[in-house]
Amino acid sequence: MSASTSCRYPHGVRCTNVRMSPDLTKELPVSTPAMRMSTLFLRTLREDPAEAELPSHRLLVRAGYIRRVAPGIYTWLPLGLKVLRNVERIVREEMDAIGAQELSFPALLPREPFEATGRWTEYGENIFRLKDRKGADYLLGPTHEEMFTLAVKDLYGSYKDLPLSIYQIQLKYRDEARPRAGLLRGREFVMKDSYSFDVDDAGLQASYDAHRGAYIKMFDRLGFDYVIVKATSGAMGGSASEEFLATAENGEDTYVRCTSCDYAANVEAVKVPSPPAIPYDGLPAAHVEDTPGTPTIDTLVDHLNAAFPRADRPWSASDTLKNVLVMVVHPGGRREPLAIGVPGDREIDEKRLGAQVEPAEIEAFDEADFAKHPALARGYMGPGALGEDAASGIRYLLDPRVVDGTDWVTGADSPDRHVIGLVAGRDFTADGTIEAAEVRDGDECPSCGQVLETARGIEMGHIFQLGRKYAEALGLKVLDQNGKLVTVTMGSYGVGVSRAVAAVAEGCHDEFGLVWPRELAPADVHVVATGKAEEVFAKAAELTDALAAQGVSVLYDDRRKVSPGVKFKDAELIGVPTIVIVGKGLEVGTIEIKDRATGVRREVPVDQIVDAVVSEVRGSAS
RNA sequence: CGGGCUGUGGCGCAGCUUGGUAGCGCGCUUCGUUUGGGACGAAGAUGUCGCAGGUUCAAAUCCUGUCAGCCCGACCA
Repeated sequence: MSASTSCRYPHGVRCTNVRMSPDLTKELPVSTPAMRMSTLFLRTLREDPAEAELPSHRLLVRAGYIRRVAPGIYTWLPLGLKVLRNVERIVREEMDAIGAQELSFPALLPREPFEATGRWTEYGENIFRLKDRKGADYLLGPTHEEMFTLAVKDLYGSYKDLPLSIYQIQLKYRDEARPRAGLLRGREFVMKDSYSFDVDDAGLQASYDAHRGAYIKMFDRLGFDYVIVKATSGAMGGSASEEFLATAENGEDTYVRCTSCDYAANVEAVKVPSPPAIPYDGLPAAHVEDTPGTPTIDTLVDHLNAAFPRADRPWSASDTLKNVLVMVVHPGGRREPLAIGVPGDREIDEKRLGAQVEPAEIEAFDEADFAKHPALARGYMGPGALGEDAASGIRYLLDPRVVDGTDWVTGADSPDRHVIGLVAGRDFTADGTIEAAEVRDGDECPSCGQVLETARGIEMGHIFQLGRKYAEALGLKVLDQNGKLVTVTMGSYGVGVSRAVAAVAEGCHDEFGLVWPRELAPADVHVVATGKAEEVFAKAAELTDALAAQGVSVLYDDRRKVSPGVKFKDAELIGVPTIVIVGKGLEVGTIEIKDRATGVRREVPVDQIVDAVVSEVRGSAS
């Protein structure tokens, strides 16, 4: 092999790539040819595409970054690809910085490893499955736990090999029931996933902490507002779980944060604090009353206030205990009824409930199910009939607020009758507690007791301690210091890379278009040549070249016969952070620099323009 | 999978109620004028009206079926 190789760039420019020392490489500015609007594969749209609802989706399509190919499947056009690559670069740099090593698994995977972990069936409809010509089953990887685990098993066998963190940035495929919101929930998407491998829990914690640190740096650089919240680990199982959410009104995830301390959690992970038990000496005995036509909480409260008015205050929904039945469907298909008691002023939050019963799923308790349980008086169910030891034999779990000594109005287990003053602990007990009631603004913070507020976000990253689930399923063991086989413990860390492009766009835009953070922008500078004077284009081209020579990436609008208005609109839509306008200022020897985000513009003498732009680009790059 | 809505040129839409040989804006092509905020004029090109049946002398339009897409919900890194 010779010491130099040559390649051809698409423009036909011949370049010689001489091997050089790393130090030498560093000294040379990296010069990228400017993108010219006259030839760039781009078409901006004046009108919003009908398919897009969210600002990020609308703008990415309008500005010519992406095109939809099928539901949840998008083409990256040149500008979009630049941004995607920038996100990848940031992620890669921060992963490399903690010593994680990049590799790349296939997207097309055989069935067997997923069979071993049970996910071929557990993942269900969300897997894209296909067969090869011989009829063998394959899938397009929705995540790669199995592949990472097997790769380590394949190569490593000793505690001396650990710890290890490996990652990939790769396409994932999920056959979502309903793809939506453009890049935010696609069926094909780019994800960075990494896994840490350690011999013991202390090692896992250290790997987790390293990733957490890397994620903080990464998300700081990505340039959107985010919060780190406590989370549940979803279908993967595991503990010590945190999510990085981009704060966004349109986000799909609801989280809470404390208005006083730093507590923040996904609603699914909120632990409702139990108030202290109340002594029930001296509380009046419970009594059953006729409450005709009161199958709902509203009708019950109205009836109570009419028929049994309280002396101190009116009855309210929070005085009642609402009992709700659901059907828990276990992975094997076994159906188990479950009764949940919550204060009557709260609904069951199905996401929270779902997180509690994972990996089982929740189905509605239907007519046929009621028919099988004659002990249940629909609309008038009470603790009397519920519980594993009671008439129905149905497991009964209570909201943590229903502590011993609290008293309730609740169903008396016969039609049109309720019991008043039923005291928890004295008159009834349950089989345990469950976090299933909705979380609301103003709820008590589990950490400091102050007030919680809810907000919405987009899940951008998730880190959690996966533990030994996959290592056990796939037999990943190493020899420890004593020559004994121990099962490796794993951490799992994901970042939605393509989703980040949309999330940033969702957070960084105005009425005119996108406003990219500098590190993600498809170019450092957007040079706009206005007018038709030959000298304007000559000067703009010269400036473009000079900037490129300085390592500044330039998008140069060199289109002739396109009016200045169109060029300005396009520049604002595309959202490169610095816009340089070469035009009528030339007559007095100036060129204009405009900041896309603030709209602030200033005239700079022609002979200082390169330095001014370079310092603009470098200066605000922090 | 439930609920709602929509399929008409590259994009955004009108036309459908009351059947009569398909239209507007943007974009595209050519020529000319214009060039600091999505210019103007003239001349053009581009359509199996989602698909399949049916009714009718005649269907974008009415009927039946079907497919696809979008939105809300369910579900979900």
